[in-house]
Amino acid sequence: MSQSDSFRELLLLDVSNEVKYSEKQLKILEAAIETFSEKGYAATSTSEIAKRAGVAEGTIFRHYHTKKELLIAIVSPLMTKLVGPHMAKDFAKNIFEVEYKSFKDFIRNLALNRYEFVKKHSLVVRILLQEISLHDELKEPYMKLFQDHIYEKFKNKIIEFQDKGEVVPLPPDTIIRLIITTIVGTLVSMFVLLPEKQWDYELEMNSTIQLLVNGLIVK
Amino acid sequence: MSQSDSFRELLLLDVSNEVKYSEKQLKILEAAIETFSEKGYAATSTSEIAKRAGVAEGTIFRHYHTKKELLIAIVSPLMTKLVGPHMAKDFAKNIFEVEYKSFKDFIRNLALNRYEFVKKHSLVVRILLQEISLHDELKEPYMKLFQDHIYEKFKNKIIEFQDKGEVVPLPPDTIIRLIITTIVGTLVSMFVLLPEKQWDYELEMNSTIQLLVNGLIVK
Amino acid sequence: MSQSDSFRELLLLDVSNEVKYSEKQLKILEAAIETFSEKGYAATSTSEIAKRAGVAEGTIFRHYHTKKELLIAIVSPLMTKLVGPHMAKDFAKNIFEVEYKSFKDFIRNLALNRYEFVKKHSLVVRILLQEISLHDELKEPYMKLFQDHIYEKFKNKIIEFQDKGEVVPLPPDTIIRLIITTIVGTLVSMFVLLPEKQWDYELEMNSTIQLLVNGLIVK
Amino acid sequence: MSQSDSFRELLLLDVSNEVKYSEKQLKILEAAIETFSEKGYAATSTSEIAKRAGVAEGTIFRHYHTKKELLIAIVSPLMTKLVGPHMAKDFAKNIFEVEYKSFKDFIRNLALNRYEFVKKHSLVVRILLQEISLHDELKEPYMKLFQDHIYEKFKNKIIEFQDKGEVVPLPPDTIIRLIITTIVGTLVSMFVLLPEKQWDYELEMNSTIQLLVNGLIVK
DNA sequence: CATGAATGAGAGTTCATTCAT
DNA sequence: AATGAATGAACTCTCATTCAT
Repeated sequence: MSQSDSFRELLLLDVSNEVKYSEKQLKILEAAIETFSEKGYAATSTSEIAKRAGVAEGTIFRHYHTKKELLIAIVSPLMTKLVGPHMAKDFAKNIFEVEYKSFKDFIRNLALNRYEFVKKHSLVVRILLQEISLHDELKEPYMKLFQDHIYEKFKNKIIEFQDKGEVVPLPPDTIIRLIITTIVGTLVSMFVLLPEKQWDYELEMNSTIQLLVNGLIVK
Repeated sequence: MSQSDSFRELLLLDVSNEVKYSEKQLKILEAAIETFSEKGYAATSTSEIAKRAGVAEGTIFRHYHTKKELLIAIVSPLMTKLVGPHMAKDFAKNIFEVEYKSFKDFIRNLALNRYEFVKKHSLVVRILLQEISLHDELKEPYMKLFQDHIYEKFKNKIIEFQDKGEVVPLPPDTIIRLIITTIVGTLVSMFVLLPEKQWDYELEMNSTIQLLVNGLIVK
Repeated sequence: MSQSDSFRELLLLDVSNEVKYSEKQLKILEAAIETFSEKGYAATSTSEIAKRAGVAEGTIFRHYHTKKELLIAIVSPLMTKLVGPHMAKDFAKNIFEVEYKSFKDFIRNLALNRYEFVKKHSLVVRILLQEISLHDELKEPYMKLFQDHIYEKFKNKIIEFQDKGEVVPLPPDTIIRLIITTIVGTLVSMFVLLPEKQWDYELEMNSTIQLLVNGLIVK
Repeated sequence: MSQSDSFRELLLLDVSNEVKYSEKQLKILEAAIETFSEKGYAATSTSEIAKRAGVAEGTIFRHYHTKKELLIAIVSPLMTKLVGPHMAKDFAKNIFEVEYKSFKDFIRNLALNRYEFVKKHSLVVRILLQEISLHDELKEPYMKLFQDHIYEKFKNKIIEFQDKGEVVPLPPDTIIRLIITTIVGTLVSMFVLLPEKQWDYELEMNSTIQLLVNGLIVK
């Protein structure tokens, strides 16, 4: 599946078919994703996006009043995928509201779920990573979303495993940070920093899971 | 020690006193570091740097012919610190050409060495991370430097520990990637992504080391 | 009577019911009058007019091929009111083809007639004043209309009063200019420049008439 | 004296030689005055001004951050001429703080002073008249300046003449309005609306003065 | 008739870079 | 060496106008 297809899918899921995107609008979004991800938001000109999308420059601004609005339109669907209010496939529900046989099961599910996600949306993820710390308009909603919908559930899961004596008695915050750091670091390495390298995805994911499990369970 | 002081130190070490930096030049570099790290390279204007540095716009271009040269001047000293040809404090020599009692010792040294480094140069590290994937002029020398001076030594160390039966028999490349991913992920979280958070640095570093050691040694 | 109503009346008189204006067309004209008069012709965008009128942008151009045509459509009815070929209420006939008992009567009629007119159509008058010196398409017909239909009659009236020894023996052109200047200046002050001021219209008009009469009659 | 010379003089008087204008800056101001006065502020493009001034478009924005700032820079010196705090030639002092033998003397001085002024600065006056009601940034300071520095003195003069039984007992505000309306109307007719007409300036000014004097004195 | 998406020329403005002083 | 005025290309964004629906 191409990146373009993946973004179209992202949009469709996002809005539960409530919003219609015209073909031109999709062309603009796709062109913007490609260019932002190659050169960065600030170094990309709207005229280049227009050229790539095969539309007039004015057309971009008919749909997205400013260049920044275009950036937000690209990056926002990621958020909905994480915590879509009425979405069957939403991440928070699928990962944290499930019973696991073991900590290993939990880590494996989490890691593989994120693996699929980043693999599918690597260009948009790349843009998000590049720009999130430069634009408060992006940073704040993501922080809030993490705090409100993910952090608490994540923490409870960790405490649950600690109570069962399965996981080491480090502060849950630290454990969460280690898990995220390790998984995200792996995915970013493979799909964002060195996407052209011939990775053995299965090996890398399994090793990462193994590191986390062996590193965090009580032996 | 302030970030500015740290950069001055970085420069002095870098050049082994071979190049003289005028006070204006340092002002420019400091202003550029602050602004690049806040807003990103592309979104920073040379006029803003000039204003912050308290110099005329033309002065910047007397020292650095282009804006990109200024970026490179900021980021390059990091490289020399990694593998300075005649430098006592060079990272490669200090970390990889040393005998360790145990894998844990090795990881601890590596992690703490990088901790000190990133803590001291967090602004420049931030700039490097933001820009490296957008500019081939930055990416290539870093890749080459890693390949030529660090990778081989790192790999040998890992194989050494594997031969002793201390480390799990995963491919050395994967182990290297896991170590780097985990340590860099931790440091980036603390100093680049969420620098304003009240981190317990000691706790985070020790936990990270513990994760890597428990996760990678043969039990 | 609102300004919008006044424009509708202006149109109806104008065309002697020969042209039909659709409701949309009237909405467009009203919106254009308001916006042109607030922000000036050049600073008003057709999209803003469309929004105010509650019609699509394209609809404006179906009725008025260009933005300038819209301006002319707004301002032209004023002209017909001045010298409508078959119009009972036309200004030229009503004011200059009438016998007056005295110069004072003449000035009073002239001033009050213009007072009613400007009061009723102040927005359109404002637009005309703003734009007339910037667009030759507006300036020329007005100059010609004044020359052809008003100037000669006005001059004859003045000479008539001078011959009777009632009015000072200044050149008729100068007297015409003084009368127009004074009346128009007064009306513009009250309705165009400072419309929000609480004017005592009767006082101002009477004083203006008094100034002109005392200033121009032979004592 | 050309309009350009007149504006240069305006600037020099304005600032009491405290501010230096570069040759390019003057070229820009002159080009802007010509173009604004011909086509109006909104219909004038900065690129056209640059072309006329023989400078690069960027140069305009080095001196005046926005197009509106350029408009204000053109129109502001007029204000200083009216009420320059330390200026020998300031209008308010010269006209209203002087003893007059008669009302006629006062009106003559006032009219001729304004005549010289508008004649010299007709282009800038034209711009001011065109734009003042469209931009609050212009309107407010002028209203305030009139209120604070001119209105009170003007009113006292009128009351003085009324107390002497020389001037008709209309409300002073109305008399002020009639005087301004008549003089400004005359000057605007001659220099702004129909500058190309072959006016007999002396005749027109004398007639205007005569109208005001005969119209307002007690016989 | 009415619509509003699409256009592309041109608007105001910013910018990295040059160069006379 | 340092300055900062000047440049003109490129930028984001707006606009009057067109046209398929």
